[in-house]
Formats: sequence, structure tokens, C-alpha cells
Amino acid sequence: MPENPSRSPGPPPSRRPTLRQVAQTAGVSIAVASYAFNRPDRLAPTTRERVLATAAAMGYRGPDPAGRALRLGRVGAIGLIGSAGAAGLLDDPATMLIARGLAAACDRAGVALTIAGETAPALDGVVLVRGAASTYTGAAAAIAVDPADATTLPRIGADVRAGAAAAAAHLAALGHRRLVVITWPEAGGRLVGARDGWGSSGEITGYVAAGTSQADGETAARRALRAELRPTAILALADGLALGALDAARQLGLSVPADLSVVGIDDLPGSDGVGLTTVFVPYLPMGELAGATLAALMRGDALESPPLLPTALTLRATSGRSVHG
Amino acid sequence: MPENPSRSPGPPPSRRPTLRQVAQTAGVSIAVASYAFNRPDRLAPTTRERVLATAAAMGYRGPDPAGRALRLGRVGAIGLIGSAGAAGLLDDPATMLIARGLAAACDRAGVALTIAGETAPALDGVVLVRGAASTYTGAAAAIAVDPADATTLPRIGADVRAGAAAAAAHLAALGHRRLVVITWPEAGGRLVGARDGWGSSGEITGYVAAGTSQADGETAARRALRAELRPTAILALADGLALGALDAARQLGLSVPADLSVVGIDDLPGSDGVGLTTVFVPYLPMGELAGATLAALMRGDALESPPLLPTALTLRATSGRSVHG
DNA sequence: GCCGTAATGCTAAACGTTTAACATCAGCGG
DNA sequence: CCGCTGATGTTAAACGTTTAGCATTACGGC
Repeated sequence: MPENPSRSPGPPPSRRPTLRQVAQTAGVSIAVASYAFNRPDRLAPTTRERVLATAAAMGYRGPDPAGRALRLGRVGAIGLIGSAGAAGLLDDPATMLIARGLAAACDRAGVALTIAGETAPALDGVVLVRGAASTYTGAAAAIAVDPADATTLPRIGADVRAGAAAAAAHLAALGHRRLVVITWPEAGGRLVGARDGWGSSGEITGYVAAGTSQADGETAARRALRAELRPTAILALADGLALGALDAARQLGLSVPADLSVVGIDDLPGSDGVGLTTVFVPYLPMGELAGATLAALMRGDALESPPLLPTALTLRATSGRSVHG
Repeated sequence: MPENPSRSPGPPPSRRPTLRQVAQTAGVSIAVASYAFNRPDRLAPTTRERVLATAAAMGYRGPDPAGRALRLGRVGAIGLIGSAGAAGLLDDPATMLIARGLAAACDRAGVALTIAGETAPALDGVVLVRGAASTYTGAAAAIAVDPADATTLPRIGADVRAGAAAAAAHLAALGHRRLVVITWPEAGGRLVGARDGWGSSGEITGYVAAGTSQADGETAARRALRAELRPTAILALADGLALGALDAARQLGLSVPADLSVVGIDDLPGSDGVGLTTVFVPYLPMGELAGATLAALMRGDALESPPLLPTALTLRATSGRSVHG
């Protein structure tokens, strides 16, 4: 049995050639070889051609980014860092939108976008999301997007507090007097916004779910709807939770919005499809702004956090006048 | 001796400290400082503590990944590369799913995921998608996912040809005799699969759209439905196109599936919501498989392309028996 | 008293690149 | 013929890290 399938039979170890080797075979100094790739006008055209040809013949694919990064002090990539890890970040719809906005900014700046958990490779700058702001210990320039906890970093955010207030006020204006707020531990300003917007329009109770998943929302809503004096409105502080509440209502045979109004916050893709009344949070622009702000920070421009981006109540089919109570 | 008086003037630029400086201030050799971070057991506990304390006091955040990458010959990141650039990749739903699968594999392997266009930073390995397979000129280990064009790289793919055949056969079995296939330039095996599955079940015409967007599909479908002998079925070779076809049908007042059956390929998130009959393509598993395969490739395991992943026709609400013609 | 061994620290050589600073030389105006 | 300028090539010093290999101890067994 051919155990070792031709491990590069020749004497030279089958490693990728280095710039020095290219220079040597081409009969020039290593500086010239380098110039051939990065500074064409620094060389006589014929020399440059010769070097490039030699390189191609040797299978040299261009300067090694690692060596280049070390020498140049810049990598050509920025990071999106969150404690959930790469998959955790991409699986979360909101973070996903931030990533897309950031990616657009990256393309414009000509750098790559690296997605990682706490353990990150070499990066020129990082955008911290989902709880990473407090634990990140890298060296690069950093900003935080939508940080749940306190941080001294420059931060990008949206005015979710105002959005939550608008949502609660909307329900109050529709005549609802018994509201259930479904929240989760990292809801931050959303919760206080909701309270503010509701004011003293009636009874308000809160259920705190474990996370923002649809299952979390369903569990919480089911419990809330079991109350003897059933609420007429649910304000779920995240769209995932709201979707779960819709499930629960359907299971209990409640019709929305006749028997129960449901309002969310986020306006994720898909919320439109099910007609969810919700608060639009500009995650995509937040990502782009994060990119631009990080670029400024890396450039060394003195920087304070840009103002919060506005949110907007988006009326759809799941909220209506209170008919009961 | 070379006492160069023309040093950079002024105070030392407040750069981030280097390992050498930490070692110096701690009064140890640089090797010891390095060991303090990577090889705790190589040092006397008290020494290690002292070094770490000094480092913390100096604001040293740990070894610079760039230097480390150069020395170690490994970066700690793999790339997802496509000619569309980072935003282009993340904006495409199918590629997005591949990215999520790949991200899961990355988390398992403890490496970061870098998303980039043709110009990539230092990477240990790359997954090439969306036409990058032919143009990529990096040095790292590489595999191609779902490559439209020919490549000698190991490749990951799904059996979309069989899927397309099943979809066409499904429509034929429903009694349709006039089929329009909406395709696009990079449809690859899907087109031949569709032809195969249809066989000689009746008339078959093709419209080729520019891309796979919903708008592309709408345009193509509108043109197709203007034919004097209207087709009773549309097989859109991508879900985006199918969604567009649904739009066109609605605008023309055709009811689906009574007047027109529409079938797609991809089963993107969202296709379920609108009830689209389509062919499930396992993009997420493809991403995971790509990660695992790339890992094997980087480990040096001899490698041939793994077999195509199976696809599956998924019946929903947009396909039904032909009632006309 | 001696030797073997383990623990601990140090020296120095990479890793692959870029780029100041300098050397050389041809051309050329004076 | 002289010195200046520009074009072209070279030398060598970084960039920040890891890790073989060696030097120095301390210590226990004999």
C-alpha cells in the first residue's frame, strides 16, 4: 500500500518559497525582490520583470501576510468580537445585521472582517458586541456596539429606550390597561423605556425570560396569559420574544390583535412577514457607523461616542384597540 | 562607534509595551517573560507572578498576535473568501448559511473566521466561494465550496443536479406540460438536472436572469408569463428567483398553485414562511463540512473531495396539479 | 565528598518582510 | 574634466515573538 504519496521527492523541502529565496534565484538583493512587489517604479522595468518571472516560476504567491503584518504593524483586518463565538454571533439575527453593516464598511476601507470569540488573532481594530466589551483584553483599537454593561470604550448605539417608550405609549393610546412586559436580563434601557412610555396607564407586570429566543418568549407569554385577569397587551422587548408570544397566543386560541396585542422591538427580517408591530432598530446602520467610527479611532482622530441612532415605531398587524377590559 | 545622534526626537512615543520591555522592567530575560505567558510550568511560580504583575502594571495585554503568528507560522484564523467582498458574501442568504456552518466549525477548532474579498490578510486556510476559486492567489491551504467553474481544489458541494431533477420530475408528475425554467449564468448543474428531470414531459423553455435576486426573478417570470400559450409551471433554479416569480404571478392576477405552480431550489430561510415548494440544499452542513475538510487538509491528511451532500425536494403550497392545458 | 538529576534561568537564532540610508554609475551642463 | 542629479541596486536594521540548547544551581543518594 502506497503509504506516503510522493511527499515532494526533490531535495528542497516542499515549503512555500520565501522572498529571500526568490531574490537569490533571480540574482538580486532581497530589497529588489520586495520592491518588485510593492514599489514597481523603484526598479528598472526589466529587473522587475525578471524578478516577477522568477517568482512565478518558483510558485511564490506574493509576500507572506504574516511577515508583512509584523513589519508594517498593520494586519488588514478588523474584528467583530462577542463572547458567543463566531457561530453565536452569526446565528443571532441582530448581530448578523450589525455584521453586514460592518462588512460594508470593511469593503469600503479595503480590510477584511474577522469574526471571533474572546480568543482573537491579529487585528487592527475590534468592534465589541454581546458582552465582550467588559472582557476583551486585546491590544487593538476598540469600540463597543450596543453594550449591555458599562464600559469606557467609545460606543455605538440606538435609542432603544425611546423606542420602547414609544411602543408602550402606543399600547396605552390604544386603550390597553393591563400590560405584560417580557424582558430578559440584558435588556438594558429597553425596560426603563417601556416603563416610562406606559406611565400610569394601568397595570403593568414583567416576566423575565432567559434569552431572546422564540422559545423563551413562548414560555414567558404562556405564563403571563394564565393570569386570572388576562393582560390585553404584551410588549416583548425583543422580536424573538414577541414571535414566541404570538405562538403562545395562537395555542391558547386567542386572536391577535382582537384579544391580545403584541408588540416587539428590533424589527428583524421576518418580523415584517408575520405582520408584527415592532420598533425598528437600525442594526445595519449601526454596523456601518461602527466601522466608520473604528476607522476614525484607528486613524487617531480624537473621538467621542457618536449620538444614538434613532429608532422608529413600526405599526403592523399585531396591535389594535383594546376591546376587552 | 555608530553613535547615531539623529534619533527620533522627543519623548518615547507611548506605544504599547513589548515583551522585551516587560522582561527588562521585571528584571528577567525575554525568554522568561514569554514563558510566563505560554508555559507557566516552565517557571518558578514566584517569578511567573512577578512577570505577570509587571506586565499588568505596564499595560501589556499579552503577546502581540502578529509577532506570534510569524514565529509560530500559524495565525489562528481561516478565511471565507469570495469575489463579492465581505458584504457581498454576508448579504447572500445561501453564502450566509455556509458562513454560519463554517463558523460553528471554527468555534470547535478554536480559530477565528475571516470574511474577505480577493485581498485577504494572513490566514491558515481558506474556503473559496462564489467564483473566488479561480482567482485566489494566496498561499494558505484552500478548498472550494459549490464552485461554479472548474477548479483543481478539493471541493464541497451538494447534489443540486439531482435536486433540480426531482423538482422538474415533480412538476411533470403533477401533470404539467408547459414548463419555464428560470436560470442564471452560474446555475451550473441545476440546469442540466432540470432538463433531465423533465425529460420529454412536454414543452420546456428557459429564461436566463442576470442574478438570483427577487427582482431578477420577477422580470424573467413576467416575460415568461406573457407567452401566448402560458406555461403552467415555473421552475426557478434559485429561491430568490422563485420569490420573484411569485410576485409576478400575483401582479398578473394568477393564483398559485391553481393557475401556476412555482418551484424553487435552495430552501432559504423565509421560503418556508411563504410556502414555497423548493429543493432543500444543505448550505449549513456544507459550511460545517468545509470547515472539517479544511482542517484535515491543513493537518496534512491526504484528501480527496468528500461526496456531494444530498438535497431533498420539499413540498409546500406553491405546487399543485395542472388544471389547465 | 561526588555525581546525577531536576528545576530554573539565559543566550541567541530564527520566522518573512519592508525601508531608511548608502553606494554606484551614467548622463550632462558648465 | 568636474561635480551634480537621478536612476538603480545593496546593506542592514528593525518588527515582536518562541524555543532549542546551554549554564547555573540545589539537592538527595551513595
